[in-house]
Amino acid sequence: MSATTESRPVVTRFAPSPTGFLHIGGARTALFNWLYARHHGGKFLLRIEDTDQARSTQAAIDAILDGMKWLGLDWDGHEYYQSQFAARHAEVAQELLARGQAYRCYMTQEELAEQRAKAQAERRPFKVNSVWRDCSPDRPTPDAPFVIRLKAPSEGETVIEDRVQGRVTVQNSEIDDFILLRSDGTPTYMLAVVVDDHDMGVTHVIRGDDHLNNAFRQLGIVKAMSWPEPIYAHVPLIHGQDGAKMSKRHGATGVENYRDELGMLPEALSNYLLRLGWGHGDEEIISREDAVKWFDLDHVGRSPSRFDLKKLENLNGHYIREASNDRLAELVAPRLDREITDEERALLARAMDGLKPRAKNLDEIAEGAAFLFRAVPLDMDERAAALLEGQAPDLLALVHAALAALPEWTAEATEQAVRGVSEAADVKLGQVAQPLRAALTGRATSPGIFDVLVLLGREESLARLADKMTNKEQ
RNA sequence: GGCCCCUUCGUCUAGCGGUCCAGGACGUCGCCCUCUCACGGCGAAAACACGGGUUCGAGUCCCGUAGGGGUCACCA
Repeated sequence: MSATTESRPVVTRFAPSPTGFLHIGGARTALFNWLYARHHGGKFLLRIEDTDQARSTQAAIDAILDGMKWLGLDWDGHEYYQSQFAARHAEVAQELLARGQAYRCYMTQEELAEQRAKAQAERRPFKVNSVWRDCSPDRPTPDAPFVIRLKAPSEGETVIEDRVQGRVTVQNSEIDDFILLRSDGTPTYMLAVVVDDHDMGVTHVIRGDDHLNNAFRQLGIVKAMSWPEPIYAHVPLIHGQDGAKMSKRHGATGVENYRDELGMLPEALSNYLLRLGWGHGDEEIISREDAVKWFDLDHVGRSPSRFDLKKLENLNGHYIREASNDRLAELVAPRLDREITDEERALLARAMDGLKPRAKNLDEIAEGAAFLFRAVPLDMDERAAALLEGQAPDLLALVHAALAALPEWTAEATEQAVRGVSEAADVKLGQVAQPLRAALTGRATSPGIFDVLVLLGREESLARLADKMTNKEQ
């Protein structure tokens, strides 16, 4: 444990490579980093690892920034772009060379392939063995391309006191002389992260545990440069339902999928991600404020957890019920099958109290709200059509008459009228209410029917009713 | 395959040697509420991977086995 790092103010970072959208797993490590920094009153930095120019795209960068903003993960200062520090990375490689901690390696691809094949033939793990590592300084250097490799210690062991994984020890003989600077002079990821983390003053490296093995290599650079060691925390990855690392075949893997296709609220995804692999007693619904107050690395579990859409949906339903009607109307409007006017949007907001408790995502709200924006004659789904068979049209005629005679159009008044009809006809309320629901909404389920009546208004309600009832005049 | 890590209800987890015949949540199944579907309320079934130790005592500590995962590039 490095005392020097421990005593510095906390600086964490999220360092995604912009080769795609913001991955759900990335979002969680970003959240953990953000939470840790905020909890300790430190800084949370964002660094785009775009050194792989061929695979990095501006669209991906935008998607990542967008996703983080959506989740409310604000970073301190401007975002850093790793590609801009290439010169500095090369400089450090030179410094390592000067310190005798690295060496120029002129091995060719062929020689490398040869070693690799030999290792495979002898059924032993491959580890590069360069003649250039310990050659005398006066050995003639070929006029050929070379890479700079770290002169990794070959004896002893390296220990990392990981804040999540605990003490992890690896024999130095397992760590090879990996490349720092490629033959074209560009830095490898291994060099770049270490240099950037150091230069940015990062104290805590919180990332996916797929990087745990890399940490030992990276620590080699840190030590060779005599820099303070960062505190590592490798959090387990998120797995799919089958227990394997979350990937495309598991369906939605980008946070934008959850926002756009699945209609999730950011606070729901955030709450879910937080509880995935971390817990605080029996708390399930955790506000951002409490999350900042309670988050710690000690309670991050060490085993990978499986993604459970059902639980996310449940959480989403909870947050939908808590969200304001205006906000929901705003979010649902674009999901309707046609554009709506401002007036209709106000109607949508008014209907929200009845819609909210019936939905687990924004599309379900849109589906439930669809009846508000349809016109006579309404299309009936199968179950609604069934409700309009038999005596239903006759009962609806009675309902129509009772409602038309009403002096005021309120939920209480309409309820009284409809109950009156059911009593007069000596049938249960449901016998009347269900056909009424079908006639009014075209569906067999909807918000409370008297609320629907009020939402639609007298004129529209009566018109929809008239369309489905027995016409006594004929 | 080498190395590293992991293992409590189907899933996410609480548990940091005795208060655990293991608690909460999602999901599932009942019941209640009820104009439908939800919401809400009440209740049920459901787990310490296995085997050895250590200890007066182990879900909690150690070792092994099995299973799972991660990683082994001039990608990040």
